[in-house]
Amino acid sequence: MEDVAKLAGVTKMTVSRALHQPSKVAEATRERIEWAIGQTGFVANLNAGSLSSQKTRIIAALVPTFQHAVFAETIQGISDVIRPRGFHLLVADTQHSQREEHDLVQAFLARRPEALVLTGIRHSAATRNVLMRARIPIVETWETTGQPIDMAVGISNFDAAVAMVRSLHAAGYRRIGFVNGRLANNERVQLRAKGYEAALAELDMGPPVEVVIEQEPVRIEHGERALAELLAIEPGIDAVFCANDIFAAGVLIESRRRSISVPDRLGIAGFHDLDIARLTTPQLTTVKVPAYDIGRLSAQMVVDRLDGKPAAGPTIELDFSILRRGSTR
Amino acid sequence: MEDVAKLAGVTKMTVSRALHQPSKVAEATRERIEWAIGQTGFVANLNAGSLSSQKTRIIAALVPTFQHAVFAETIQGISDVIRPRGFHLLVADTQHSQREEHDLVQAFLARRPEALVLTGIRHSAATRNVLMRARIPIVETWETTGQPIDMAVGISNFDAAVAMVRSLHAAGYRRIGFVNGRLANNERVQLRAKGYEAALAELDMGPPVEVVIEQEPVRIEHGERALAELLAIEPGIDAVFCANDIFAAGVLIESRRRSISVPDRLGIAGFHDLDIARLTTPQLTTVKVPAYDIGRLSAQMVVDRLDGKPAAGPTIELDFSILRRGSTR
DNA sequence: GTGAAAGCGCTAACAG
DNA sequence: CTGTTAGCGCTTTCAC
Repeated sequence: MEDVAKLAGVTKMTVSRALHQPSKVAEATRERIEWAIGQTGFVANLNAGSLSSQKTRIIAALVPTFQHAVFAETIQGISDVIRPRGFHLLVADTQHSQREEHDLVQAFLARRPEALVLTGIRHSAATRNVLMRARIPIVETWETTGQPIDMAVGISNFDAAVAMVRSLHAAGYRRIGFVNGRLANNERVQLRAKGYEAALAELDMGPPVEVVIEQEPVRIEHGERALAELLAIEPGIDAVFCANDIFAAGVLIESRRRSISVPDRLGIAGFHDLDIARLTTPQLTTVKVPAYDIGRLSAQMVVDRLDGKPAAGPTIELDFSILRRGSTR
Repeated sequence: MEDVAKLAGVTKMTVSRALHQPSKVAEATRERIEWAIGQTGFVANLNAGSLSSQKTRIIAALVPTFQHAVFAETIQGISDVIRPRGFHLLVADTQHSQREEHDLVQAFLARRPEALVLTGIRHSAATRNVLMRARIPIVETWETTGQPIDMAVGISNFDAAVAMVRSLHAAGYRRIGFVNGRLANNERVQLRAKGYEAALAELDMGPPVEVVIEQEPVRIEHGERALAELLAIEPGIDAVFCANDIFAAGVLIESRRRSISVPDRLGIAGFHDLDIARLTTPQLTTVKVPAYDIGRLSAQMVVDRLDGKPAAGPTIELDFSILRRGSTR
C-alpha cells in the first residue's frame, strides 16, 4: 500500500480512504490512486485491515456434511444473503461428530468470524461453553426444539414426523414402520423417531416398528434392506415412513421386487423432498423442509444483528409441509 | 495472550511456542500455560498470527453453485484433504458468472489464501491476469482441455461426450439428439456439445439435433420439454444424450407419457451419475465423473506444492466411465 | 481533504 | 528453554 501511496503522491491513509470511503477523497486524488493501484497490481491485505479494525467480514458455518443436498441448499441460502454485504464464508463439515464440531468451533473462533452458523441445537457442553463466551451472533439451524445458545432457525422435526404419521393414518394406514438413519449426534433424526413414536401412541397404532441404518453415507440399497428387516419384524405393516427420501426410494424398489403394490398394500413416505422424490414411480409422499430458507433467514438474522437492527426473534420456526403423492393413498 | 502469559509467569513468546511448538517448551511451563489458557478462556487470534507469519492456513475455493451435487462432492474432497492439515476453507459460488468469478477471486486474494481452487479452465482475461500475479498454487478443476494457469485436475468433457456417442452408436442407435444446459460461461457443457458433434461427424450420423435449455437451475420439467422440442426438430431420433442426468430423467418421463418405449424405440443417456440415475425405471445410462476425486486430488496437489514436494504434474486427467444401464440397449 | 503517530495481536529472528 | 526487539499491513484517532 505504501508503494501505491508513493506512486500517487499521497500517504497510505489516503489510499485506505480511497478504498473504503471514496467520498472523503478528492476526485483527482482518487483517480491518481486508482491509476497507481492498476500500475502496481495492488491487492489490499484484508487480514491486516481486520486486525486493525477488529472487523473480519467473515461468517463461519458448520454443516454435518457437504454431500447432502439439503445442507448444500442451506449454505446457498447463507451465501446469497452475506455475499452482497461483503462477508466471506468459512465452512467445514463436522461429519456428525461432536468432537469435530468442538474442534472446528474452536478453530473457527480463532479466525474471529463476526458470526457463526451451526447445524442442530445439541452440542457438547464444552462447545456450548466456548460459544457462550464468544460474544458474536450464533445461529443454530434446522431444529428448534430446545434452548438455543443465541438464535435458532429451523423446523420441529418432531412435529414434522407426527404430522406425517397422522397423514398416513388419515389415509387409512394402520401399521406403520419407521426407517431411520444413524442416530448418534443427529438430533434431527432422533426427534423424527420420537415424533413417530408419539404419534403412534396418540393414534393407538400399536408398538413402534423401527429399523435404524447405521451406515453412512445414506444409500438407496440401505432402504431396500430396511424393508426386508421391517417385514421380518412385523409382516403386518401397511406403511413405511423413512427419515429420508433415499431410504424411501429403496423401500419402493424392494416393494416392487417383492410385488408388493404401492400405495395399496404398502404406503411409503420419505423426508426432505429431494429431487428423487418426484422421480420415482409412483412419486414419493414426503416432508418438505425449507432448507434454503433456513440458510437465508439464518444469515438474515446475523446481518440484522450486526447492523444493530431489532431481532426477528431468538427462534424462527419455519413451516414444513407434507407433500402427498403417489406412494401413499 | 498477554494475560495468559502473565498468569503463567512467562512472556507471550513462550505462550506462542507452547501453542505451536510444544516440544520446545518445558513440561512444567507448558502445563502452567495450559492452565492459564483454561482460566482465561483465551482463543488465539489467527489473523494476527497470519499477519506476522505470512501464512494464513486458508485455502479458497470457487464453485459455480452449491446446489449441484457434483460440486458439493468436490468440496467434500477438498475439505477431507485440507482439514487434517489445519487449513480452513473459504468458499463462494460464482453463479456461472465470469464477472462474479473475477470479483470473488479479487476479494479472496485479499484474504491471502495459500492456494486457490477454481472450477473450469476458462476465465476472463482480467481474472487470469490477477491469478498469474498471485504467486500461490492455483488449481483449475473439472476440465483439462486448455492451458491451465498453474495446475488442473479433471476430465475431458469433450472425450466423455465422444465416448458416450460412440457407445450409443455401438448399441445400434443411429439418430442421436442432444440436450444441453445453458452454455454461457460453462465450458464443460460447451465441450460436451462439441464432443457430441465431433462424434456424430466421425460416425457419419448426420447433422446434430440439439436443444439448449437456458433456464437455471436445471429441472426435470426442462428435460420433459426438451424431448418434445427434439422430436419437433427431428421426429426420427432414436436416442437422446443429455448433458446431465436431470434432463435425462425428464426425457424418460416424457417418453413414458408418449408411450415411446425405452430403450427400444428410444435410448436415453445422461451425465454425472447422480443418485437419480439409479432410481428411474429403467435406470439411466450415464457418464460417471469422479467429482470427489477431483476435489481430493486438487487439494492434494495444493498441499504437496505448499510442502515443497514434487508436483504430480501440471495437469491430472482423470478417467470418466460410461455406465451402461437400462435406458439404453 | 490529507497526514502523522500509534497500535491491532501475534511471530520471526536473534540473543542468552 | 526463554526472553527481547522489531515489525507484519493495515486502520484508528487526532491533527491540521
